[in-house]
Amino acid sequence: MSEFKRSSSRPQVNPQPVPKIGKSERTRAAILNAALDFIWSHPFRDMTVHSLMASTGLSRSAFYQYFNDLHDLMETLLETVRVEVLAVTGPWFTGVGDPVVLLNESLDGLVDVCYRQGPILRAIDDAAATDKRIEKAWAQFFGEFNDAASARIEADQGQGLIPDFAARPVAIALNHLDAYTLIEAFGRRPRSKREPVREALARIWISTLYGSEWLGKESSNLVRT
Amino acid sequence: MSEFKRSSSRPQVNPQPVPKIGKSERTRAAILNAALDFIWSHPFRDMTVHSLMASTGLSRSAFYQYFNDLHDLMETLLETVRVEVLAVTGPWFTGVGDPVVLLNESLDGLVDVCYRQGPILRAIDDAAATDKRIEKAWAQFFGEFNDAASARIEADQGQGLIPDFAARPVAIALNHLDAYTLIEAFGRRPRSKREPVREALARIWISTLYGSEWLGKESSNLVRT
DNA sequence: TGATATTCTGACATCATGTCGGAATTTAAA
DNA sequence: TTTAAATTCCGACATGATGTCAGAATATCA
Repeated sequence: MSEFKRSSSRPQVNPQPVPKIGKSERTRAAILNAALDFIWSHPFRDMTVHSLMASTGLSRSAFYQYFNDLHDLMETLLETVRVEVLAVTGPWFTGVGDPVVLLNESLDGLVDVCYRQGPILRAIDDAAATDKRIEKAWAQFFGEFNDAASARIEADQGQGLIPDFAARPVAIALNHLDAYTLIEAFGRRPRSKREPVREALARIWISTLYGSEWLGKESSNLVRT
Repeated sequence: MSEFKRSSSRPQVNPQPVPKIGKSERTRAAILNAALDFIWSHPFRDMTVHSLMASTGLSRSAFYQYFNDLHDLMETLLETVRVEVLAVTGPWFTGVGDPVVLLNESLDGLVDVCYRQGPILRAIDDAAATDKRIEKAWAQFFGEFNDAASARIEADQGQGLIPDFAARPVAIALNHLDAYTLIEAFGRRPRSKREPVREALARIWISTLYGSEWLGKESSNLVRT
């Protein structure tokens, strides 16, 4: 029924325009795009199968040929974001070189992705509150990052770069810090400015792990200010 | 229909047992207790007016004499928790004396309250995802803490106790850190152990604000280890 | 063109919500 | 104790969202 405006610049689901592609895949992508459009301009709680399909020209029941329910659809979106976030945070998790520089790189990337995907992340988090399966997927998503961050902290502790403390609870806490600070800042419009958020996160991570004397070490400039 | 077990030790809503009290207030308290019982053993998404009232012996429609809807009820619970959390975090926000000691005190208290009220906090957060009004109340709740923390940080910056940086984004981030770390740790059963969580939070707050050399300064013992 | 497979739809059953008129019960006065 | 007023409670209803299914419409391809 109620058409919602298509918002200008948001990521689209690859429509594979040229090559031979089943109608089925095209319709599925259309529904996913409708979902993205919706999420960009409404809270997840207002999303219904009806409201979604209205903007596609198809009937409500057609939805169920492509997804089991709205949460199934949200899991698909989570998977896209998951890949992107994992890729961009790679430097600190697995890179070699000055860890503070790598950490800054990873945080930069993370802030960027979350700025672009904020409403999606927020919608996923909201959806996790209303569905067991998404809740589980969301928890696994966090789990990956908790494992990776714990491992990195322990490795750096082994090198004497980070003081000795129980790595995992700190890793978990810092990941929650990121996730919810970023969702809050960028999950609804108008989104906050990127820079103050980035600075706050970097300050907290670096002070906690490597010591505040390394703050502001953005590039691999080896001179300590 | 389905009875859910009453879990042993959780806060009860004051039933005002002895003095003359309207039947209305007693029933209202009974419903609130039923809600607490429910939340203690089920996720918020499974709570329905039906499931709630079944455990009270009253009809479903009786519920609406006492609350507009489930979210109205959740707002009542939020208010209780809000008061308790504000009280326990008072030391660092408004106290005088060594700020690191005060901060430790506040975090101790906060961890304690959240350990006891974890499932409620989690339910409120879940409810905020599904209702505009709770979302707003929840945001105001955070707002109070963001204001108080920003003010304290700025005050201590004025004293030269905390390095100069934009206080508010850091305050917001640290508050999200607490909220979601604590909800994650204590919001569902089995709850995590308190100590590792407390230590992780204290480490992060203190490293970020006052510098890691003050870690472990729990009492007003003025000797620095 | 016609046969087959795919995609789509309307109608249905289910379930939770919130409202309403009136029934049942409590309260307090006579 | 009786009775009338007020409070508390309940069944029944209308609404709106969900997910399913049989069959209609459409696309695909020989």
